[in-house]
Amino acid sequence: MAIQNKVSLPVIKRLPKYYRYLTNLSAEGREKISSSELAHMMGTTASQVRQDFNCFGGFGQQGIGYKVDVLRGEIGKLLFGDGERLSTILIGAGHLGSAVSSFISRDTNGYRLIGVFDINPALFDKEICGVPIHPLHELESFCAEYHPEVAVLCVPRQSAIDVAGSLVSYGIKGFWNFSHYDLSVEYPDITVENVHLGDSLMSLGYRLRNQE
Amino acid sequence: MAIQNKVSLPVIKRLPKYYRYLTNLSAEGREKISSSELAHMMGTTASQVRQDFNCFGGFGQQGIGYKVDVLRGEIGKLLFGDGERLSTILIGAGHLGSAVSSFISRDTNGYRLIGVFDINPALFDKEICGVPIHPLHELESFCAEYHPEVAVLCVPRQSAIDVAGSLVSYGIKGFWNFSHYDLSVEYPDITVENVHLGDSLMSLGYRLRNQE
DNA sequence: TAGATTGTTAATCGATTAACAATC
DNA sequence: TAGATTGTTAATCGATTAACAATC
Repeated sequence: MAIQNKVSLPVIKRLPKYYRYLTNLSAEGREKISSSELAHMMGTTASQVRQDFNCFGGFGQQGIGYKVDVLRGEIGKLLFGDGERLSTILIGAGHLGSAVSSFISRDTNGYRLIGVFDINPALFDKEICGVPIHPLHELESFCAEYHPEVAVLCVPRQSAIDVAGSLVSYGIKGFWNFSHYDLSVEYPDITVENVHLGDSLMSLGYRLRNQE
Repeated sequence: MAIQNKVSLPVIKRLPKYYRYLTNLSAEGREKISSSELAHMMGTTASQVRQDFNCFGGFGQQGIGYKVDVLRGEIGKLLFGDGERLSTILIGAGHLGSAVSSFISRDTNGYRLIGVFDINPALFDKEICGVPIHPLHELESFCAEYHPEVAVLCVPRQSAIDVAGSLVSYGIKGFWNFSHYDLSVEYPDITVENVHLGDSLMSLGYRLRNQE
């Protein structure tokens, strides 16, 4: 459907939150919900809820509201497609990488961790989330064999620069990027989701220091 | 200055990125830079750069450009105030908490980690970033004695719900929140910075599955 | 039918971009 | 002075909110 091409990033970023709330409601046995109640719970407006859902077509019933399970199912299809997981490699098995690996492996997020890479020889016989840690120099042959779709970068900026170009040439389609390397400037055609923890902390600091 | 009250969240979120790029430029010995060159490096527009800086007053020289060190200094003052660090506690010393603790402790982010809390007795004699891990039930007396300003939540949703209200009553002013608990709905007056890693992964998945 | 609530269009708001006068 | 580039105002764009007709 070409419909989805028009969906704006703010809407896309809200989908997981809708999905979470609907999952909670479903677990509580709730069958129906109105846009205004859902909005109130989530701290947004009924208008926005309806506008968001209508990017994808009508998920509700006029006069009635939304069926929790139907709505959750529809958003689930948007987020997870047919349920096929995205095969994913993790670059960098330090503290952050190992914390992040559990999100990649969590079966509710739509990813499958198939390889972990690091340069630290002390890690080579260990594993993370049941996946063995390989030396970084095996990356090329690994990608040639398994064709991972997504790479998660938990390495410093310089290592990210070194490895990102290779990964793109190996056919990686998306990055979950924790490094400070600005991938999207160099590779505008690749889908990148940045999580810059230091930046996030600093902007919190600004708000705390400069409030009222 | 009341000026800063008007600064919008999108601008605030960009400040750390400006600061990083200016730090890099400064390290390379670069003395001056124009809005258009900085914008090009960062993947934004010269208009936005100038508009952003002018929220805070003129940091540049007409006809010349911006002095890298001056600009970096001004943005640093915005982000870090007088340099006094924000005293911070970490709730949850699991994988994520321990990864995140290094960002809190990193001396360039403007925070000082003064306490870590967990419910797991196996952790009680250990420490994180040089800070001992306390049992969660000591939280109240600790806050009464040390008055931390910021709390970092690296616990599951339910634990976050349990602990957030207490922390607010103990005088916490800001949260760096990794849990799925939506603090800002319950405590609208508290400054919250959310990092929802699962949501971030899911929205990346949407974009990968629905592109073109 | 009357009440409720969606789907959808219109109005508003805010953020980004463009333009240009000021000035180094 | 001429060229460059900021500071700042105006125009555009896009996202949010409000309004209301459709309909259950």
